[in-house]
Amino acid sequence: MASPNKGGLRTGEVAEQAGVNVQTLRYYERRGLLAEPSRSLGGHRLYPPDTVALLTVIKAAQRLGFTLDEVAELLDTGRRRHPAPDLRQRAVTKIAEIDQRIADLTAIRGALTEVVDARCDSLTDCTCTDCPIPFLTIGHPDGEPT
Amino acid sequence: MASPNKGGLRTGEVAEQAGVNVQTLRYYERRGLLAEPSRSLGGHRLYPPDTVALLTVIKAAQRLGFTLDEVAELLDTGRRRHPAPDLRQRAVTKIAEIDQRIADLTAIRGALTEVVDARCDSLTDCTCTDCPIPFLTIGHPDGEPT
DNA sequence: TTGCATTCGGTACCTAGGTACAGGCTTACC
DNA sequence: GGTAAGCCTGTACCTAGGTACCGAATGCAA
Repeated sequence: MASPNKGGLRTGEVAEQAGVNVQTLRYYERRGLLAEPSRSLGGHRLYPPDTVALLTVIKAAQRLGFTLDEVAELLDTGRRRHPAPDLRQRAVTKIAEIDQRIADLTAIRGALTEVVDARCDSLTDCTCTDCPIPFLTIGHPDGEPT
Repeated sequence: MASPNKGGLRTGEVAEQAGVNVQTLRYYERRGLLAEPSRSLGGHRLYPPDTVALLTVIKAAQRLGFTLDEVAELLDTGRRRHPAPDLRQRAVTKIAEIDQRIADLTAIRGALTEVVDARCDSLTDCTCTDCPIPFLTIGHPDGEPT
């Protein structure tokens, strides 16, 4: 047999196949995303082969905008075999969060466009007529500009 | 008058009027956004009165999506009285960055919608037909939200 | 002059998601 | 059995934009 594979994959093998850093595996273990794997007699980690697939899932969830804490929770409720319309519900919530972020970015984009259109030439001493910079109150801060 | 105001504003006064933390003033000084102010005989900072306006400008630029490093540069080139169509150019560049982020978020949103529409019920063992989760390859290493 | 509020400098800590050592042990191959 | 590669734990560091805490010194009004 070319691959010994007795008892599981070593950290380097998992890391390479999943396309992540070796350190990341231990980090995920600390964060509770990966269960503690079994060990060789000398203490080296031996991962079950489906760990690579699990890492792929984790990366996919991250790309969907879930934080590692959220991914850990999703994996956990999945493992517990809850009735769990959980993933769907969380996806819906996440979509709302993304919509909000897009709205924020769109507002910022609008303000930047004003700056460009007005031909602003300085943050502090802009000479353009009707300079929009003093009226930038996009986000939370209190309402009225001076 | 209640405020002596001889020589400038104290850190607490500037912080309160600008709506920022006192520590933030020292942080901005370290970062080069605020010039080192003069000092009292005992070493307390005494800011020129326009510091409050400058902080307002900094906060506005941040709301436009500029990092503190970028704001520092913009202020610096402004101070040097360069010909500087600089602000406009940077605003145009920033708009392109924002458009890219919106595009990323839109792609993520689409993928999440697929997950919802397919009625996925688990990250690892989804039972829905034609589950989209295994095909999530939105953006390889990039595509960060937040 | 007393007494309290404020500020000083320096340092450590926070979130999020990792990455990079250092020094020592284990495993694999020949 | 020798040797090189890989792995172990623990700790520190990275980005960005701040915030918090400390003991000591200063500012200001009564």
